[in-house]
Amino acid sequence: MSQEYQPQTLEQTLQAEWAQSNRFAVHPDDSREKFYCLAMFPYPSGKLHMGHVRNYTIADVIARYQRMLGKNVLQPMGWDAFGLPAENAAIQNQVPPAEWTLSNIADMRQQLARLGFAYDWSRELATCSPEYYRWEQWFFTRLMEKGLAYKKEADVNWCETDQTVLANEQVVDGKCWRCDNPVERKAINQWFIKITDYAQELLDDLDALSDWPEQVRTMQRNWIGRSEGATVRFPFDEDHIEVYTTRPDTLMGATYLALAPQHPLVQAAAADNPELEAFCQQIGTSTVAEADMATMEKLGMDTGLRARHPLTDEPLPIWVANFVLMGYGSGAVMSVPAHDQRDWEFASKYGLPIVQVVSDTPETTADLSTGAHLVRGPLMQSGRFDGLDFDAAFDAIVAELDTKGLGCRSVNFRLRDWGVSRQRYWGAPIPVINCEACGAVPVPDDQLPVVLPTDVEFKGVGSPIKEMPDFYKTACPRCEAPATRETDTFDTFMESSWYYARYASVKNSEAMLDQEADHWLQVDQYVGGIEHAILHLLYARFFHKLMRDAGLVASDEPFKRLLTQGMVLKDGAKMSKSRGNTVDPQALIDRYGADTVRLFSMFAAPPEQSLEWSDSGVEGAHRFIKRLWRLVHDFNGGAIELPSDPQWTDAQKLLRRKIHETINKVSDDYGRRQTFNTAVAAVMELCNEISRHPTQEPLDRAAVSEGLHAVLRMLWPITPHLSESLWRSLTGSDFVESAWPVADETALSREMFEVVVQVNGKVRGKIQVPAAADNAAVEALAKANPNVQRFIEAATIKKVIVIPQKLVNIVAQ
RNA sequence: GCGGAAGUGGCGAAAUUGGUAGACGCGCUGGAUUUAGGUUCCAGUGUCUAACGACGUGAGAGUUCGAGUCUCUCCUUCCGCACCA
Repeated sequence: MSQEYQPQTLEQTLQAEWAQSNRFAVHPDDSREKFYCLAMFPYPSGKLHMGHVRNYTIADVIARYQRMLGKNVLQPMGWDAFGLPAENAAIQNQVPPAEWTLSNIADMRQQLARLGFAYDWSRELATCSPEYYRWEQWFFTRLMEKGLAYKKEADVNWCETDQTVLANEQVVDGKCWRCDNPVERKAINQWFIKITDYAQELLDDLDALSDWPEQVRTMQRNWIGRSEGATVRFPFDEDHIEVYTTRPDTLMGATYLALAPQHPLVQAAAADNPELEAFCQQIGTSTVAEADMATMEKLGMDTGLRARHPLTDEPLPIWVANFVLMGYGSGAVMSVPAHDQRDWEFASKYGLPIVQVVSDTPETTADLSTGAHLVRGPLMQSGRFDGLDFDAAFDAIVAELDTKGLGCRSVNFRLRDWGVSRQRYWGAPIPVINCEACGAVPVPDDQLPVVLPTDVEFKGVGSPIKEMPDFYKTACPRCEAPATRETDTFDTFMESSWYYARYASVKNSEAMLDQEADHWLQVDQYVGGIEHAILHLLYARFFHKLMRDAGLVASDEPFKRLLTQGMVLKDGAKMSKSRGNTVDPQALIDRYGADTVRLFSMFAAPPEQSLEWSDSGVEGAHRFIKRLWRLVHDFNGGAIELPSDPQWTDAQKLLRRKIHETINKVSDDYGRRQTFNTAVAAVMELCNEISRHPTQEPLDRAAVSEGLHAVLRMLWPITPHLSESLWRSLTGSDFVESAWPVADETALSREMFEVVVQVNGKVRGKIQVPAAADNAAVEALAKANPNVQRFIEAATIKKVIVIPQKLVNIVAQ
């Protein structure tokens, strides 16, 4: 019989067995605890890369560990199949996006299967299939009915190269996140979803996500960007100008207003002021692409208009300024140059008045010649508000504004509504029909899905369906007059915002979700890249709440526990095609087998840290597998009968203690700590001890056998093929999955402990101490140690610290 | 600028609650096996020292019997946000 380790045949034989028996397909089962383990689904770009391998191995290890604990584990897989690369490929290779995508999916599905992941393939979904996106379209029409989806003309980030609108989140440093070209502004009619209605809840619920990395929660908090302040209305003609401020206490120090160049009032004034119009043009276009906007020179111009101070009625000049953003607050700022650095710089440059209204102690004059005075302190030069501290001044001034109808306390968010329209072809069509008489009409349920034509030809970068009358010419569902379909498609973040729920009800053609969704949800463990910390995870959380409020799910949050895995690096840089430092996982699988690739990915670094690629590290992982292979085959298994009351020798006791200590450590590493690298290290250590142990006497064989059983079980989540194959060799029977080893308390108990003896904090000896010894006895043993005596005999002992079963420190002088 | 994380041998890393720093692996050195290369096995491997021992976790201080771990100051790197009113 061949004892050589041949991963290719071994792994593929087992994978075929798993597939044939539907080993990892699951159904709701109330007799067992459920566990939903999910890795972020891939975009089908064509080939798996090492980042995928790491991501899916981490999730698979967790899923398999939970299976061994006896839980009913759902681990599905699918495809985030809409998106730009398919269109680019279509233009380049003259292949329709659908064809290109489906062929990539077929390739990648095979690669994933070859890695032996324990997926329930019967729940596979692809977001580009009408069976999937029809429910997204259906749900969108519900949002329209509720007023949560609305259309407005808005300035958008327009990428000329990709001919599309980008979400704020897709603009990086003023450039397109995909092609890196500068983003322009363009006004266009688009659909938005009111994520701002949920801003407070999205913020509040972060506190409850205690099993999410703090880093991700912080990033989301900053993104939502809640601040508390006041809305203040400055009378202007018969109307007023609204500003938002976090410092209403400094209202009496406001000496002018600064407006964004896009502010309607500025636009109106510019209409009959060519100089102002030219200035707005200049600053309106120059800002967008600048990466170092914070350090950019503050530019402004007096509009000539005058507002009035809401409390004093004094006239205040209205300026237009390049640092005021139309997209935040109301696009207008009350400027308090004495107490805001930016306002101070602006006022100093243009000679606007600077009035101090806050001091450290009452009536102290601050030096305002070099910068603003940024403290929160008692007011001065503020009339009857003088002497009030920040909170009291805040309250009093807001109350005063309120009685005059010129302001109120208010909360502001940085978060904007989610623009979901894309002028792209390869996406889910927005289910709306535009009728001249009825306006934007949702496509009725019985006409869903609006199917995206897939037999298309790409002539340029624009969407082919915009030139397909067969697609867009239709009749209004309400008045039956000729009407036009929307030819825009959804942002692909829409699809990835609810796919985790659809896996539970994937076969249901009558409803978006059914009761099985609530059986599996929440996702108990979500695994994915940190690059999705804000966008995907925030949208998915938002969508979950929308689905909850539509009665589709019961939970408030989609993902209970989140693990964000680190990047895969080579030569200190992220693996990427452009850097040319990629490693092809398929080549590694062909050479070493899936188990080696899986083992290396888990062993090289903790999952949240970046992983430095090392070819010799892969060799090391492979070496360990081969060593274990030989260890099991050389042991030559067979039935081992244990006497009812085995009399273990000290060496056997030592080995058995190591076995059971390792079981405890690995359980903790897999479950609580999720540090798979230390779990592997512990198993390796145990294997080293097992291989050093004799195998002649029956009890030796019993102890070694016990160790090998434990090792194969503990490794199953990481190297399942190896474990199942060796299990058969060792036991002659099939691997029993739901049998995570449990440490034997009696094997863990010990009569003697090694205790370290320090003198003045330096290790001077090690002593064997009976477990039952009291502190005095331990101290006596420590002092009796010959080497310890050398260091204490000439000194006076001032103090002795005894940490039972661990350490003695003798403080001597 | 603000926020977050990190800094430990030649390398990836470990040290989980303030208690033996460097587990495990890679690499390297020596030896055995082999016709040879590879594989495999054994021994060694933080620095200085002949040795006893001393020193050693980015730098400096502090708390403590005892600090990689806690506190303060500083340096460096990575990540995120960035004119947010």
